[in-house]
Amino acid sequence: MSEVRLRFPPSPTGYLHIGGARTAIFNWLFARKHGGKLILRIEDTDAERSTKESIEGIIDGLVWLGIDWDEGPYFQSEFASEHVAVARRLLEEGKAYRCFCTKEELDAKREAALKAKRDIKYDGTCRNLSKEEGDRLEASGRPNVIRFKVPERDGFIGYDDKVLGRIEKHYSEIEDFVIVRSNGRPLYLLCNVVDDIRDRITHVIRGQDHMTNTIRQLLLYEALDAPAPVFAHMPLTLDPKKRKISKRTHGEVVSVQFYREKGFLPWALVNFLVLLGWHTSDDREIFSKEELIEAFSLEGISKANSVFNFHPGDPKFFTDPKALSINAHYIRNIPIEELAGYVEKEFRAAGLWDDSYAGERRQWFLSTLDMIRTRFHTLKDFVGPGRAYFADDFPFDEKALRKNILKHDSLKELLPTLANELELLEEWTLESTEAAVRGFAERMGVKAGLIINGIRTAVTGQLKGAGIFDVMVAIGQERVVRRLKEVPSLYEAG
RNA sequence: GGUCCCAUCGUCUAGCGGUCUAGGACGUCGGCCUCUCACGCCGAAAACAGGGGUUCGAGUCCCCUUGGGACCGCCA
Repeated sequence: MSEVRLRFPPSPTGYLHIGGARTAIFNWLFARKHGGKLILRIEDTDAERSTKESIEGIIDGLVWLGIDWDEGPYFQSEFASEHVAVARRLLEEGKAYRCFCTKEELDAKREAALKAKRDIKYDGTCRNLSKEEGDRLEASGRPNVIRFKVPERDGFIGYDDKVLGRIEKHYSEIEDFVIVRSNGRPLYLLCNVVDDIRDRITHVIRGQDHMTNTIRQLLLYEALDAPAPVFAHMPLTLDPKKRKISKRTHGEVVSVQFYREKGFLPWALVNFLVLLGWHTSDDREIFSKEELIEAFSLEGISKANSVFNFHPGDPKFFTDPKALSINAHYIRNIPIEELAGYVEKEFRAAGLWDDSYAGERRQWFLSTLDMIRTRFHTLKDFVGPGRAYFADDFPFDEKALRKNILKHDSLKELLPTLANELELLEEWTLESTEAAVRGFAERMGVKAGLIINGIRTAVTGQLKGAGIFDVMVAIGQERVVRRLKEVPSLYEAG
């Protein structure tokens, strides 16, 4: 049994978007599952639209996601001469022919066909041009493209799609497609097949938008006397209005980078993306890398397109709620040391990092992260709602300020008074702080909740958070006292 | 318009002829917990597009209709 070999062939015309990432993930999983190889091949044949930034962006995105490859990146443009040679061979063998029809003629015919409600198919005008006639036209300087000569056969050509099942098409319905431009540059259809043959690709996993290409490429494999790979066409990812997702119409919310910037854990994104159009027959939805590779199979890919359920402008869910929920799941469940690594990057970027978090205050740092992570959804929350644990200049949530502090005039004096008492505490523990706070509330004749919520907001700026005594211990006596003493200034500002 | 693909809760999906009064997850709503929120736990509302067949029996097989999508480039 020969080696399993797959490829991910992005065209570098933009950033890596979630559709492309999903394709990469599926190919990667299949390769890993079967001990095969994944080849990264940049399809930059269309030089005008390919950019260096895009290539870097794609590679950067794959690396971030943790999708590793075994060969490449290869660049399709480097094999241009091979593509040309193959086209020439096809021409010489009579499997392709020169077509001198002009673009204008073809456009006119296409329009006419559309009007007459006929299939928009090349009519084969140049198919039977004699060699002499062709040479004469070429010598006269008429530009020409090269078209593949679809065999004149009855019946169907087809293949067994690993997702869709048997797919067939009648030979007579396939047009003589162009394989080389008039400027001599071969087109995708040909290059792709030539490269796949050279790279010994055994399995092609790609989007269903390539289905019509597959039939034509099958013809190419046959003409080149090469075995065709196994094909599996994945369902497409649609937007909530059921339109195909594209960089152009959907912008950043469909780019992989966007999720990095929004505080996603790379594996959480992978886990979410793989669930879009694939499943196991048990109810599992959370997979470690090893579990996912083990569980993955082509049979689990659905036939139907799936909707990426994001709603632009939604204040609560900036992307698919399920993606957010999976990210939150990982944030509160991965080993705390691993999480600390991600948070460190965020802190460094936000200017919140302190070297002691890796040194003498490591334990405090880890336990504090562990305490606050259960109510966080993205890495950004650690520098946002979690800021008060790591910096003195933290913002106050407006609603929290109103509800927990400003609404109660009494707190203006109560909290500073409490601060004076707390300052004298010789021990700063869960027990001592709780006793002090509850004792104080009792003596003052107010409900403990009033004081507790006031402390929460004064000390963290937040409406919600962990148990207040855990919070107080985490933030520390000195800072808690100071923040409580500053409460009166909050009334002035408001 | 032509060709092709698809069709279960709002979304992702389980279901491969009887165990389906259709299961799970996310989201939504209610409850428990409680100093708040979250986590966790418990519970609720929520779907087989429609019509014909086949069969003792259909969400599951076939056909039609409807709906959605892709492709129809000298882009990839």
